[in-house]
Amino acid sequence: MKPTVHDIAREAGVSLSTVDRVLNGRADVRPKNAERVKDAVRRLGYVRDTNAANLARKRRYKFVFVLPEGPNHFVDTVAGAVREAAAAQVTDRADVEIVSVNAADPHAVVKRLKSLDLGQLDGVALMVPETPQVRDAIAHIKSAGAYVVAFVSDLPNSRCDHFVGIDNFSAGQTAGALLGRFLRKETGCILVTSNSMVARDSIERRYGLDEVLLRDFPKLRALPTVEFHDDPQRIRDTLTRATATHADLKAVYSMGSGNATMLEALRETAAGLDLVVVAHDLTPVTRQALVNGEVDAVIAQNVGHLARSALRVLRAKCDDAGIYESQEQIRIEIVMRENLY
Amino acid sequence: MKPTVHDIAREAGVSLSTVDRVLNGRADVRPKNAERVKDAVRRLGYVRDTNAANLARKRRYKFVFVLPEGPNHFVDTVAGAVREAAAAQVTDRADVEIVSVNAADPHAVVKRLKSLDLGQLDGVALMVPETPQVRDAIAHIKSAGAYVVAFVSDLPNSRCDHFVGIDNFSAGQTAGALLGRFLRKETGCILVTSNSMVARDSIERRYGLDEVLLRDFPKLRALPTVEFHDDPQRIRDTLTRATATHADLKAVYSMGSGNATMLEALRETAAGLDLVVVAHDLTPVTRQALVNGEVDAVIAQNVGHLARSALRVLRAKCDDAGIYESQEQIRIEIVMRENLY
DNA sequence: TACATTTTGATTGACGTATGTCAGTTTGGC
DNA sequence: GCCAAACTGACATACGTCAATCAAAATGTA
Repeated sequence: MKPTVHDIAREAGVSLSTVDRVLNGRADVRPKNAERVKDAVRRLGYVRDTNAANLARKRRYKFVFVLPEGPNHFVDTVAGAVREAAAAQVTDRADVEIVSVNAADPHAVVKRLKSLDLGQLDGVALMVPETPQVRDAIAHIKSAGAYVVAFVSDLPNSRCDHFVGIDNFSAGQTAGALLGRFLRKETGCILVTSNSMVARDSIERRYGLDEVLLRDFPKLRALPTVEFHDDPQRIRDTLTRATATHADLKAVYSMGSGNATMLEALRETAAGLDLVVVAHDLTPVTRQALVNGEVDAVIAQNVGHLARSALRVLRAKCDDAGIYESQEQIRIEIVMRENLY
Repeated sequence: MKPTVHDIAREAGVSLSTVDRVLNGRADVRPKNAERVKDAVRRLGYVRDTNAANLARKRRYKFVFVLPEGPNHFVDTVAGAVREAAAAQVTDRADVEIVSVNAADPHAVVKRLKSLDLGQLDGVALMVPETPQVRDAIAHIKSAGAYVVAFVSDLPNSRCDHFVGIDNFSAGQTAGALLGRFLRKETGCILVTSNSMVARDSIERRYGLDEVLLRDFPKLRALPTVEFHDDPQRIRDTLTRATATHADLKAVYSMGSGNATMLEALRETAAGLDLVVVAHDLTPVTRQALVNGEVDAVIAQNVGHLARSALRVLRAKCDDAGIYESQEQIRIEIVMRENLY
């Protein structure tokens, strides 16, 4: 039988009230008694029954996910995963709200963050670029007693409680290693595309790519990153030029967001070229491309895992419970047609 | 506010007792009233608070994991993951016991299964080969009211409640696809090793491999599977012979269990050969081999996920709750040095 | 109609914890 | 040694559900 507060009280020779005061960090307990209670807890190996505690407190957790708005396949799949994870949690006393913000506009982001009802907010998961204003807003939320986790994109300079996401440098390395192995013994160059390099994610991936190519696959050369800012024509032109200029073009690495545009351009301009294609993020678009054989491999993160992990971490923080690191480690997944799920 | 049984009683115009009787499927409720209760549940969107319910019935779940005994790196990592997942669950009213059996001896397995105290057992996760005797034992456990999930290895002919693990055919396909892409444009043959082909897992992986190679990579030829039954000399001989006989040997595919032996032999006999090596199962051995560059990729399943998934599924069955398929889907992971975790 | 049977409702006490009240006991300062 | 302040304990109520009891009501049967 697991010990209860009653057992602790008996063991420590104090009353239930005192045990309660110690356990919940309330005032008015003499240090000596507090010590005896803590001792008893340790001796009996007491762990608070969080479920019973939540029941007694009528506690419900309120969490908010702040996601970028606007049409984006990857964000859509993330949002879907969050909704699903949230649905699974309503039985478990947690209410989750998703708010969309124009992530490109720091002012709008901050405005939305400020408008959150901090009074009854337990935690926030933030998927927005880091700016000084955002950093301040996070500090403000935290000072109100809510927990903040960086979600998908890290916010290294803000004092978040946790980061739920992958290491994009390693992701870039993984892409590099895949390309290198897929092009074993071949010499040539790799076209690298991104919708925008302002996102730190893309920059980190690029670094990872370069590092691995330079070190392990010197026969491969990655061209400068082409940013196409949602402009289909731009990527089409670039591809056409690249195939013309670089006779030894062997592969394309699409660093995420804008895969659809990139693939379309690829279909039009490089149909017969037998290029190795590696892309980021598993979305309906890349999924289809994998099935069609247009993409050889996708570097992905499990969006369901992302969402659930963020929720688990926020809860653990609220309950002041420990985190199981190994469970919260988000994997850099390599998805090919054969292990597509 | 979430509705409670009280709300249901009021809405349905019956007493709490009646609601309780309906909710818990007890007898003595007139169909008409049962209907009214169910209607009210539907209208108010009531979902039972499992935690409060478990609290009230002092319920603790008792689960047993049956794992193969004997020295095996993969089973060790699985056992470790189960222990860790179990530790996380003690707070959550579940007790988990791990029992080891000599999986190769059906008689011993059955004997151990029969010795389980079915009276206070809620569920079993079984990682053993399927035999007619095992099938009967499973039926017996199920008839006692406990749930059974096949763990890691499927038991397709036993009427288990669930299978927690990967599709080994797809895993073999994935290996084939990796090998094919790593050996793009090359012609040659692949050495396939397994500790033993009696395990259905290896057979399925082999089928998957062959299918992909035949269809997508006809220039690659997989040699007949070499089984080495824990005999280091055997694999060493085979490798030596293979390198001598097949000048075009390009790759090795180790289908799991016995990676250490295989790698050692590889180190001794094929040091300078620049072979592509793909292995199964992430263990200390393969992990080290990835870091060393001796293995190019490992096909893995996340053992932590396996363990937690099995526990979640068993609980869901006990609570008669739904399963979130997407969460329980075990991924076929591709691990390289760069995305090693 | 009388009686047996089946359903129903009201009530109560758990489960492990939280929280509040209030009277009672220590303690520390002087 | 006194008094206020700091601490403590006993008790009650609650959270949402389960399980049991018993009386009351509805229904079926003869």
